[in-house]
Amino acid sequence: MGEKTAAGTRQDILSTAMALFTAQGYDATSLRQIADRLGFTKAALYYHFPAKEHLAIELTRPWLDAISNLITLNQPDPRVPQDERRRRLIEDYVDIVVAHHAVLRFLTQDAAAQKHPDVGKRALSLVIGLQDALAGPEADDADRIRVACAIGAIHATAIMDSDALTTAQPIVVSVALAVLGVDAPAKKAAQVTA
Amino acid sequence: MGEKTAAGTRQDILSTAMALFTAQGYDATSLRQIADRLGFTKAALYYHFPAKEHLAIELTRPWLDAISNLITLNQPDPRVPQDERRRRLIEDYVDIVVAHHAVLRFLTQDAAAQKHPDVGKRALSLVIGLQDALAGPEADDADRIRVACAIGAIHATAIMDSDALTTAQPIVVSVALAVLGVDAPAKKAAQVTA
DNA sequence: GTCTATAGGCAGATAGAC
DNA sequence: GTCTATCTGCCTATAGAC
Repeated sequence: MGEKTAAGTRQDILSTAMALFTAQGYDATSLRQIADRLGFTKAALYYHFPAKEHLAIELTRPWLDAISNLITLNQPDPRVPQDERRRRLIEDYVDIVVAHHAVLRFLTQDAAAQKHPDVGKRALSLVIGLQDALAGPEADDADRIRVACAIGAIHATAIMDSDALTTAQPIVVSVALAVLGVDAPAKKAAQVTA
Repeated sequence: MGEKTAAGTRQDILSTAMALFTAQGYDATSLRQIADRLGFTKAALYYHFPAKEHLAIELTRPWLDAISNLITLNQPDPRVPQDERRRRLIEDYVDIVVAHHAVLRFLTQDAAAQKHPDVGKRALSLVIGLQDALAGPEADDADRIRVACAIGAIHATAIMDSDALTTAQPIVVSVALAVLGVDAPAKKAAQVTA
């Protein structure tokens, strides 16, 4: 355990980078700014990360992996009813969005990150995969539009204050399910129609 | 009418800039790229616009003015019922979003533009104003979260293909109204519950 | 692991010729 | 209205000392 510095600064760099990326955007944030805030020079950053883009890749990977996981675990399956699968997808996806809302904020508002193959392009294909999983195999155009609206509603949580999220989470779930026309389990029905 | 070049190139510059800004982001787009695509040099751009940021300002102004207008025209008013006011706000806002969806796409995905006082900051305060107008004076936290979800659902249309928009528009309106709990006028009720 | 120094490039913006 | 030429500044990234 003599390596407390090594792993420590690496994490410091990542969280400082995240703070600046979300506040100013990826392009607008220079390595000098990150280094300055940490108290050393930008050259030192290159000891920990081979290039600037690796910061974005590392920062977004956990979130992207979580979505990827969610989709593979909830493929259409004749043994589970559609609505149950959809409800799981929505509930778990809102969990993921709340847990990683800083990442989502950074990703959705940053055109530079969206262009990167390992970041934005992957995020795009994953969200499309999620939409397909939610829409199911026999959806028509209108269904797919409603799915897009539901995901849009969920993504709106990303720009909320962090401390409003615990209040918002169950409401967002109920809204998304209502948009998709998935019946809430009996005891929660009151929330939707209230 | 000997000035066909003057007004013409100005518009050419704006539409080229919009295309590149939405595709790559504001920061990532250089004046050289814009000039190259138009067949002249970046110095020539400075004859038409005093600085790069004026491109973003000009491009977003019509959309921002439209929202500003919408809000002032639909302030809470004892003479009109809440739900009617809300329905007008939603219907007209979706109209605006569809009409200016390229601008919305550019704005929501570009951190650099969001930082600019005359662009992103103004957009933010306008959207907050729209949320307040939609929530009404006696809304609680849950109401405000639902409003945020409704707006998120509407903004999701910005990333759709342009040719899907005419199909999407009425569906998006009905989704947003349903999220807010505004009853659709009788003949449209079927769409929401379908 | 962090430093200084620097290479090499491209950005936004200006001056002045045509 | 568009050009060439140039200024100034900051960026990413690398090399090599400590």
